[in-house]
Amino acid sequence: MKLSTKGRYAVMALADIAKFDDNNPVSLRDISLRQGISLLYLEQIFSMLKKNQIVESVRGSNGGYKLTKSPDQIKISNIFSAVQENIKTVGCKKESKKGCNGKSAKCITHNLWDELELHINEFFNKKNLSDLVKGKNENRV
Amino acid sequence: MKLSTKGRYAVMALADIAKFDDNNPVSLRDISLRQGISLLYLEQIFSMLKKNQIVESVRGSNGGYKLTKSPDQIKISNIFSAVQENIKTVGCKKESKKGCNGKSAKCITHNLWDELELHINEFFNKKNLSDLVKGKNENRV
DNA sequence: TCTAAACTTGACTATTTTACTATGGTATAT
DNA sequence: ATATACCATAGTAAAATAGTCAAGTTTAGA
Ligand code: FES
Ligand code: FES
Repeated sequence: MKLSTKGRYAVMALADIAKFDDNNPVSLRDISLRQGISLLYLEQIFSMLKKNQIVESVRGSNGGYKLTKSPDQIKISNIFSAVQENIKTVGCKKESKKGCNGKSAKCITHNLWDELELHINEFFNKKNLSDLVKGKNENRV
Repeated sequence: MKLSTKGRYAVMALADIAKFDDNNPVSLRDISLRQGISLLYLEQIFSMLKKNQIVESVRGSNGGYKLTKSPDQIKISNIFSAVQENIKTVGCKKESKKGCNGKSAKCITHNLWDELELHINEFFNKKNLSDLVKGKNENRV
């Protein structure tokens, strides 16, 4: 069970904007250099973030991206759902009545994984971007 | 971010033993049939569970596996560490001083992912096998 | 004693997912 | 003009997952 780079980079990049934004758009090139993330990969991620109104873009020279809301209004769960970093703990289709083994009932562990998913989502709902920027101390990049 | 079958099956199989065990060993064949898990895959998983003293084996005809402890003493975290279903949320090496981007300091999101890992482990430490078996009602397999 | 059930081990492989890269654009400040 | 930066789609190498295969050993019971 691991977090993929897509979600990790998305949060990292947005935290970077939140930190360096002085109301000017921040270019992906700068984020790429500061955070050490591939520029082309960032473009892909930001296309999703834009589609989901997490950021807005400014095209052309001196352009870049800005947050659409203040950092404390952007929850990790919003970011993750935008880039489709979704957590899946159950083995079955949620909507289906069938279990993960193809049988007609949900398996013996189904409820446990469901609770786990809830537990994790709780964390993502409670954390937002400003939680990351507040703690900007010397020990971080 | 998803839970892999290895961990899911391990818990499912052990819950099966906890449920059907009347002090006789339970064969992998039976578990395979009841839970719809590949027998060969189960063998692989149980080899790890045995090495870590979660189960003990009885060889030969009418053999199978038994839990080494009572279900309420077997935590999900014990099972997961046995089958190496480990959760990894950070992008960097925990022990290293370097960040996930190869830079000399931990990245801006590092603490967040670390907290997440703690939060998830808390869940696995608090749940045990008996939590699964207690709730054996008609709606489950 | 024979045999079938069941555990044991290690190597091997197909599939899927992840983590990008490549290409070829369009828009705009200077 | 032109450099900078966003935009979009397709492709691909590497890693992880989810198994399978082969060749055993052990032991209960007929
Ligand atoms: S996880 Fe939902 S039925 Fe097994
Ligand atoms: S996750 Fe640890 S440094 Fe980025």
